[in-house]
Amino acid sequence: MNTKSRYEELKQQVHEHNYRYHVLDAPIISDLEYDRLTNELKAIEAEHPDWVTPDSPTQRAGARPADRFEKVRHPAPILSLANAFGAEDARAWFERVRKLDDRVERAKFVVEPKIDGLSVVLHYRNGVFVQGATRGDGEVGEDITQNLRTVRAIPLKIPVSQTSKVSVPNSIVVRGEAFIPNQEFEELNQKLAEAGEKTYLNPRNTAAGSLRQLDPALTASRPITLLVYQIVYADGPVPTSQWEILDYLKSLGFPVTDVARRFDEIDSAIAYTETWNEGRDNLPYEADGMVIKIDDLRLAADLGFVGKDPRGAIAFKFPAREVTTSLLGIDVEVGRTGVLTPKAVLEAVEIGGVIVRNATLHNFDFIAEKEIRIGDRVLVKRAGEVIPYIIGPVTDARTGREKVYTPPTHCPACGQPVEHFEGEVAWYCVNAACPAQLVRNVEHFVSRGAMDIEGLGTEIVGILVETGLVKDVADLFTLSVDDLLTINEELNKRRPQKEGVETKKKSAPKAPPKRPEKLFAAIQASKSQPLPRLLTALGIHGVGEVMSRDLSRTFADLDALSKAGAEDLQQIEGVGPNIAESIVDWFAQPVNQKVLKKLKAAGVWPKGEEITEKKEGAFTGLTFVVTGTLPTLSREDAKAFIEANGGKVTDSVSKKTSYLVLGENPGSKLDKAQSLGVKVIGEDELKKLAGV
DNA sequence: GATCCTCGAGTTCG
DNA sequence: CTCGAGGATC
Repeated sequence: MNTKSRYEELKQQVHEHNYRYHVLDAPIISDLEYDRLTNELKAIEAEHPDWVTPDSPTQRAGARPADRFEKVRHPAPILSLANAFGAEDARAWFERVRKLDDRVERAKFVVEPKIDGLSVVLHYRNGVFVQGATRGDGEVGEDITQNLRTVRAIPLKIPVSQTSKVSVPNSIVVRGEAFIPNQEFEELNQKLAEAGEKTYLNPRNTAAGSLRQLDPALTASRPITLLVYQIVYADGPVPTSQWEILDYLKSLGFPVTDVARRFDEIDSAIAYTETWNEGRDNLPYEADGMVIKIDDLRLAADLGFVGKDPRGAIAFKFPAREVTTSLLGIDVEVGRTGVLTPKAVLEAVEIGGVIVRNATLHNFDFIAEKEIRIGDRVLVKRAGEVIPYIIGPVTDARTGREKVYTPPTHCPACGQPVEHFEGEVAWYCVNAACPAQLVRNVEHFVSRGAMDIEGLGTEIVGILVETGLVKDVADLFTLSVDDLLTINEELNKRRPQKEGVETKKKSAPKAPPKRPEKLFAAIQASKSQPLPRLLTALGIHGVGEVMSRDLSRTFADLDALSKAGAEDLQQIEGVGPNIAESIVDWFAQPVNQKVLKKLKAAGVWPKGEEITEKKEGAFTGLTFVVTGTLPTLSREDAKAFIEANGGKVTDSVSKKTSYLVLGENPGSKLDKAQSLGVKVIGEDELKKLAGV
């Protein structure tokens, strides 16, 4: 065989293996063999540079950095779609188009995922990839051919397989979505973090940014892939139904989604989109919705446009989980330990069905590290679908008017200078009399995990502190019903009755008169809370729920604990020099000694638990983590159930975790368990394991 | 001395 | 849920 025909053969082989690996995800040769083939190819090309054509697999990377991107006019407008939010909207769309054309009545629908990536337009002439462009404004995009060449999933030559009998138009232009799959994104960020480099915000921005790099070498290093779904232009015959188009594109060797389905009626199509709304985490990429298209493309075209949106398809949007909004300002909150926590004040925005106005910024270093400035557009996500947090600023949206944030030098509540301890991130207000800290302290004292006094929220506690009725947590127990009556008066003062409100249904509702009695009873009842709860409630730095329980096993009451030295304390597992010192310090403070005295006088002085033998059971020696909402057990019940069977419950997944008990709407714990190979079970399996 | 694990603390909205 | 930090472990 002569070199030239060997060269052509090699080119074809490398293309095919590439396609099998990146598009079909089903390689038939090892990476090593693949490398051998490409090396042989490169060797021939080195000897015969004149043979090299742009469709050679070696030409994916290696192009020179560009100065700028040329503008490209698309052969036909690259359209956007009207949105539907929910099934109602989608059905309304169907009704509208059905009235316009009764053929819609019998129409079929194709449902495809709407991937959150970058829309690209790929040009092929005589089967060779000659140009790739961004969508731009839909009319004119940017030429990013060199960057797209580095994307392995894009065939440089079609049809990819020589055995394919499909006819290819001389000129064909297809549209697809370029993106980075979630897992690859995580891995990329992990690698960047390990190398000490800045990590990316999300897959979408990373894919878009990487494809708009002037240096193709950088694009090549990013795990970008794509899925193709539309023929924008062809100078030969192509299918006229969307379903067949997907099939046709696949036969040419393009990567095509395997999530698409065709339905005979709109209701099934909508039902299918909804299953993906719930199961969107199972998609390997970020999707912001599903697209419902009328399968018959001629009918779709006949329906025309509303403004710029074609009537023949609609984007069924999932509720956003990640949005950008403006950072209006940064407030500073004082915690019960005196820690100052910055809080982002955001322009109100809807994320996953709720309006978010605030988000924590964790600490001041976080703001500096992420280079967050006031006035920035910021990317906000709801962690575990609940708590919003800021991922980072969208630096591309900067106008130059953003202000760099300077952390406060004085406590926003009491005005005392703030302090910072060596080796710690947090800044503290160290004023023992800081009113903000007292309020937080009392709130913590009465909270569910501590003394569990119902009816005492932020507002009521604030009133008690401000009116001077409560100067420390022990004062709660000497409050009389009359004292508590003043709360109602204060509340009425603060909430003057609204004027102009219609009052025909009921007379203006007053604060329920029962409140003082109820509160009084709740406070009295809490006096008999066991020692671990009281200990937790005191809020000693480093002593929480778990530590309190462990301490209560050794020390009979607060007297015993207050007499313990640092040495004694360190005998307890989990107590080291720092926590021991923190406990000794707390008991040494005159303010706290006074509180203890008052508590004792009020009869709040529980004795430690009897030292109970650790229960033996089916779960002895096993560690469990619970995530999400379980079908019947509450989080507390599940914990009690596991402990009753001799098992241990912790909050974070690690290698030592025996089982992750999975409920509805799990968070990142599931990902972690999977990556560590921790066994995942449901509530029913948990019960089965216990032998119930 | 480095790494892993666990605990504590603060957190949003309805 | 996320992050920081103390403690345990190798």
